[in-house]
Amino acid sequence: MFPDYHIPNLDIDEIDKKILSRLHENSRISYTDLGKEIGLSRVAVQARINNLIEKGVIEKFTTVINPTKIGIHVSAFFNVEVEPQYLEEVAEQLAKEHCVTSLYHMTGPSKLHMHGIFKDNHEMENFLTKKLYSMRGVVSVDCQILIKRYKSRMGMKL
Amino acid sequence: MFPDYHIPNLDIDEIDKKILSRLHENSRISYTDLGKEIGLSRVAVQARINNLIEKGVIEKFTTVINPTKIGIHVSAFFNVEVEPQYLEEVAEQLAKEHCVTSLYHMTGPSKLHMHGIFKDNHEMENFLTKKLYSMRGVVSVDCQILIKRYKSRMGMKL
DNA sequence: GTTGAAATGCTGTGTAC
DNA sequence: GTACACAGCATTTCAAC
Repeated sequence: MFPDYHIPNLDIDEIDKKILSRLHENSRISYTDLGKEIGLSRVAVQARINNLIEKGVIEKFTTVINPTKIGIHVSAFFNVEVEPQYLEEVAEQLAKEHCVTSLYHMTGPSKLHMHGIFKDNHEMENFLTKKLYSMRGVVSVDCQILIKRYKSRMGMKL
Repeated sequence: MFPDYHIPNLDIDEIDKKILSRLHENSRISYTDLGKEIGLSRVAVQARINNLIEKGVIEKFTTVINPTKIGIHVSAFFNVEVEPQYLEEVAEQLAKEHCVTSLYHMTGPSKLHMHGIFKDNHEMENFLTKKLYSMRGVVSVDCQILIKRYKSRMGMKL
């Protein structure tokens, strides 16, 4: 995985990892409490977090929302095969779509791997026929629909 | 997508959606500021957020961490074909693994779709040979390695 | 839903060690 | 890194509307 790739500064120590791990579990914890938990002063915690944000280690504080509870009942993965010269163009167009929640360039025959969320099958079908199939360079699309979620990016170990 | 599926209470109104959208962008925003932004009192914002947590709409406040900056340089998707009677067993074992960040039961020939993160190829190989390949019921595994991340669950529209 | 008020706690900044 | 202090906010919980 190479988002803005560079030789990593491994000036991330065990204390930083504890902070990241805790923020990953609960991003709304206060600096004060976090400091107490890991045995560090509030000011030091603050300084470290600001530093981690500055260095791009922390990208965002966000919220996990249960899709079904907001009316999203269809979720699918797509493998999209694209002619190489159109790959960037297609990727940029797809990244703009709200229904596309993640998009990656992969090894293998289908170069783009995409995750999409939709209210229902009709909305997904619309997306496929009106958007995806008409993009220049798209050669083939295969679609696998999600039946059950066992795990989604919880409990990442640091 | 059917995590703890039920008929959705669509008692989620436009104000709730604004709150969710804002929390999705930044989970560390204060109730006070959020209230100002959407024109609602701090007390009301708080009450709504607590309600959304209670109803399971909000699952978690979390932090997005840049993988390469914490030494994770290999990320891959796996399609795992499993004998039907072992599906649950394999899924439960896999879900426990720290390197598995997401795991879904899908339609299609490979019933499990998994995303994993690893320090390097060696760590991934270890996971495959020592863990995955030796699980009872696993019939085949295909692995696609991530080259570039275009988008990852940012800007979900509500 | 609102506002206001009081107690408590948190943040940001600065100082000194 | 720590500790302390201070001002300004934020949160929690009331009560009253």
